Amino acid sequence: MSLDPILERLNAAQRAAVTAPLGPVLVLAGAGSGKTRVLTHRIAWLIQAEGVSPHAILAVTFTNKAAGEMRARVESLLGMPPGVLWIGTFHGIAHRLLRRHWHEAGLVESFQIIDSEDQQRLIKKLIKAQQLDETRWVPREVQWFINSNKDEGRRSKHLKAGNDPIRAQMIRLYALYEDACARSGVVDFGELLLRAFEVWRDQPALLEHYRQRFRHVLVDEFQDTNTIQYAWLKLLAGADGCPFVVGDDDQSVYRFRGARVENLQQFGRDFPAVKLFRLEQNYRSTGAILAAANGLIANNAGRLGKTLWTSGEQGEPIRLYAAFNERDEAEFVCQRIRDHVAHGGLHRDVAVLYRSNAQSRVFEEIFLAARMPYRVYGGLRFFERAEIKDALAYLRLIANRRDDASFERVVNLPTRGIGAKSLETIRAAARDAACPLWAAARACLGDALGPKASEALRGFLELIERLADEVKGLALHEQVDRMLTVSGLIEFHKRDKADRGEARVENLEELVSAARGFNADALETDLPPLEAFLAHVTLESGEGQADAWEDCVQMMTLHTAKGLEFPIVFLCGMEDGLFPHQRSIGDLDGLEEERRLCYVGMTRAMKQLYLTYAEQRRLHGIDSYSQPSRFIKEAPEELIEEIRPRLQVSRPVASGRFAREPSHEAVPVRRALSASRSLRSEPPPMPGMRLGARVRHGKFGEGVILNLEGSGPQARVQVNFERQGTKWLVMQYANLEPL
DNA sequence: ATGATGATATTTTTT
DNA sequence: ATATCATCAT
Repeated sequence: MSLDPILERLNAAQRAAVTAPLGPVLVLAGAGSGKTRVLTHRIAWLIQAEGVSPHAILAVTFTNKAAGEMRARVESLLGMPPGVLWIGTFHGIAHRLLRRHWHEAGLVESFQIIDSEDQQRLIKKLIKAQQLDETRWVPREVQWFINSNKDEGRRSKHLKAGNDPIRAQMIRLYALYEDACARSGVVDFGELLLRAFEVWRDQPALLEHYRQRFRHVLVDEFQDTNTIQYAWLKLLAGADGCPFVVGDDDQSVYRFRGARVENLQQFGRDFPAVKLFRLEQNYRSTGAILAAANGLIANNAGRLGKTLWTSGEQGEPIRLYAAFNERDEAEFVCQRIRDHVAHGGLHRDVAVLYRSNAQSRVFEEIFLAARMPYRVYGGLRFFERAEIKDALAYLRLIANRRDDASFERVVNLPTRGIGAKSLETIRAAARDAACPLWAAARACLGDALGPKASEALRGFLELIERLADEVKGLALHEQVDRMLTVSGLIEFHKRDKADRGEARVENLEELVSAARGFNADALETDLPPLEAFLAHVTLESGEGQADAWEDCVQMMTLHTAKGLEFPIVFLCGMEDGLFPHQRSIGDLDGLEEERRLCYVGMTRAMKQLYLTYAEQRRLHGIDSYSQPSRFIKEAPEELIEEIRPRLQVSRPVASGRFAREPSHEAVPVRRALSASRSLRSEPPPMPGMRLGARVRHGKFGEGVILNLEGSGPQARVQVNFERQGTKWLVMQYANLEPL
């Protein structure tokens, strides 16, 4: 058999990793170095050269998209569908295991998965039921407490409160939440992982079976694994498995959701026989872009060490644009994209990247006005829309009468006269009897509830029963369709005034299509189609793949951009406080993560990279002034070319780069004459009194100048004092001392 | 049961 | 500025 097709397109380092002898392997793969390629080729190599059965291979990713891509690439490499080979997300695979071994895992056979919104609702309910003050016990925080403990493999019974009453209450809520989930037969995302881990840990025979079966585990984006995912992998690999993990410590940007870069080092300790490979040749970016990214990331301590290089061209310098404000920033980007398109480029070559979603707004406004086609990634996904979740709640209730969250969601939707008071009665009854709401509701009929409420409730219960009965044996999409009509959901939204209602009806119809296109076999379980569909829908909340191929400017957060590449990248909002984000600045780990995020952003660019920042930005309704991001200064100065010649005035930092001669690049007339420019070219009222400068006040202490008005001694100045907050002062009397 | 009012918070996100 | 959410009045 010829192995050429597998190896011929690999460089030496990639080839070494792909053909590594069986055993633990760690591949440190820099951005754009062919990480996924190595992973997929390794799979092909195992099958074709090592004679490993596809049956024995498990490939794990974090997102459905990555899993899909990997499957497609393996298929094209092998020239056939990889068949029994398991490729999936951590959650998807855990789910599959739990479906097979629901009994051993201590679950009910028909367990359903809830997403984080459902989870939060449930927690909120628990807090209310405990009569706790919601301002002190914030559902989001309790949710975070529960999830992060699950991520670390800790159940409520493992936690000690010590002398901390707040913690004690948290633990209590965690325990209550566990009970509630068990009673409702639902499982959250973290639970999938934790259960899958526990079922192996506690059932040696089962574990042994899977160890024998999956001798070859491959993991993508290993730096994003959390504690429980890693523990699960370690269990599976055992002492003599062959885990093959690929990751990049410099691209670890999910610490906030439990990812632990340390797992990379830990891997080496846990598998002493590990073979380490580094992929440092980058095939994506120009020399200048790589050098800038390398220079930046070199500021992080404790890296595993890796320097990207390219044999390609140095390319154009990185361009830096200092905008007056966020509109100017967006207009600049817009203009540059126009130029690109005017020269025959495509809109979709261009990505506008930013730190936080809110920043997309201004760009959207400007692009809209300029008739520039764009697409914003992120935001609500299909299956997360309220009307879809309502419909799913009906389906869940049909599938599982014990699902309290779904019961609450739709018992009075469309409104049928079951108000808060009736619901409270039902809840109380459920609490007393320790039974699901459904059963409690039955018991309350005509007894605890008045005749009117009873009638309404009976209507609801019968509706569900009737639906469940009627829908049996129908094709999945007919079940969905029937439910939508009989429940009155469609009618309900049709009555809603035009705009929103119409879109919702369309979405509901889209749900029917989704059901029609759903292939239940994919899960490889004997689950009835409806249950399989519900599980699928929660686990894959639906990428907005619709118009992905239209020729649009791509807009997304830096996090979303990870794993993607674009010929032209604009990294926008490069301001201290925005990026790095204010909340990360104080803390070294946080700052380093922001830096990695910047590194990720820069290395998305293939040909051209722009960095932009706004000196003035309207944020949360107030204007604020900021320093250019420290990350700008961390990239080698000689690689960066400033686009706009700066005036001496509004330059917050007098560092070498910002003080140097204006570049010779033409300044658009419109911009040179813009109003904000002329306002800003007023001379500072006093030496050292400029925007962003630090000053000391006799009474208020130290602060930063936010705004200047007028000139001479009558000038007024706005200062943000560290202690006293923001104040307007008259220069003449303020006696400010420049620092 | 719907709509007005006011308080509050506002990184990043997958599953 | 704005979005979300709770509470209250209608």
